[in-house]
Amino acid sequence: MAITRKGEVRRTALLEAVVRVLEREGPTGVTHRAVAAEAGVPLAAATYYFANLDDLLVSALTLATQQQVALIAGLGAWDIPGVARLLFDVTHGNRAAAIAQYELLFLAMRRDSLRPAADLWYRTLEDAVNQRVSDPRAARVIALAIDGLLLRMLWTGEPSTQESIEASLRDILRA
Amino acid sequence: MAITRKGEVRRTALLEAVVRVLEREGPTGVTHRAVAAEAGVPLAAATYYFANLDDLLVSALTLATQQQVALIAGLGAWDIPGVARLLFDVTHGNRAAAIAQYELLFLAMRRDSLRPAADLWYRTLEDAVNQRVSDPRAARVIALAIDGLLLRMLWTGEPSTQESIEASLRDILRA
DNA sequence: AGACGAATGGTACAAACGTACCAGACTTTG
DNA sequence: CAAAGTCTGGTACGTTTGTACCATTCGTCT
Repeated sequence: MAITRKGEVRRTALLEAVVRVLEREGPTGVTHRAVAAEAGVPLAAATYYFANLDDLLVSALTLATQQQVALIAGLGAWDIPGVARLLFDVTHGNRAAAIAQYELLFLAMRRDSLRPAADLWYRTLEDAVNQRVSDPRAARVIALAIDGLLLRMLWTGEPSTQESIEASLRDILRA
Repeated sequence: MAITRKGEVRRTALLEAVVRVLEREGPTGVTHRAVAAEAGVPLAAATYYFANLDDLLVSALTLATQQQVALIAGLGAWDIPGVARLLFDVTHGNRAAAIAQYELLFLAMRRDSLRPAADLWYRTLEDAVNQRVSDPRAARVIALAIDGLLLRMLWTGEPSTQESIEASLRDILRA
């Protein structure tokens, strides 16, 4: 955590609250008041640390992306069971949070200032695959398919078991 | 078009206005007033035809999905140049609309009543690929990768030319 | 033609919103 | 320890929101 100046604690508490509100209420539920209440701080704190709502959302995405990237980068064994477990955890154990992450990423489509965060996410995924697959073009396709699989799992819930995820991954890797 | 009872015209005008507002303002911009103004009808019409905002959004997704599905199903030649042109049109010629579609689809993640619409979208894409690829497991992977590619193009803008899209598709199909 | 339900559009209102302000309490710096 | 800065939290204001209401007009049946 390093030497957090006092205010930094509140600042990140607010950013993490954004994701939780997003989980619960969706994009339209993210208001100064809702986020402040979720973080357990007075309304004025939300306006003090972030110039406006946009700033709050942009900062939340930046933080959330970094956390997600760290999660992927920190995954030691990039093998099929390991990835399957990660995917399972993300889409089933923590589904709402994963949806919130993607909703934040969608914000990036509208704002050029968020483009770097989106790029970082994609590059991380591709680099991770590249670590295991020699052919870079094949790695790119695999990364695309895994991303598609992740979304599909969020949408339809399928595949729903760790075993079937592994089967899907094996299908993808046969390229 | 069929025999549209008078009110049906306004109803669908409102639903199409939802997508346009979504394009312009994002999810938080979709209000009764904004949609009514976009459709050129008085505010009361929006509350008359749709019980509440949720109903309006849900109905808009259902209509938009059907349109998108018809677009894909109506694509005659399911070959690489044809798909590349479709992808190019969707992500570059009509980027805002495509983003709006996905934003609506994200709503489906939160509402069980929208699950059928999301399922329909996926099944359509898979069926279309199945038409050309014999192995169903391979077809599924290809559909996932194409979906991932579509999203990636919306996010990062790459690949940006019709030729590079074709190249990506060839990479995907080499499975 | 008359009747009756559907559709229209103007208006009203309480609630929630983004944002601004400010007096007081802490922290840091010299 | 005093001064300068940062942080706190309560309050206020003008706007916009979802939704309700209602008198009127239109379309469709008997």
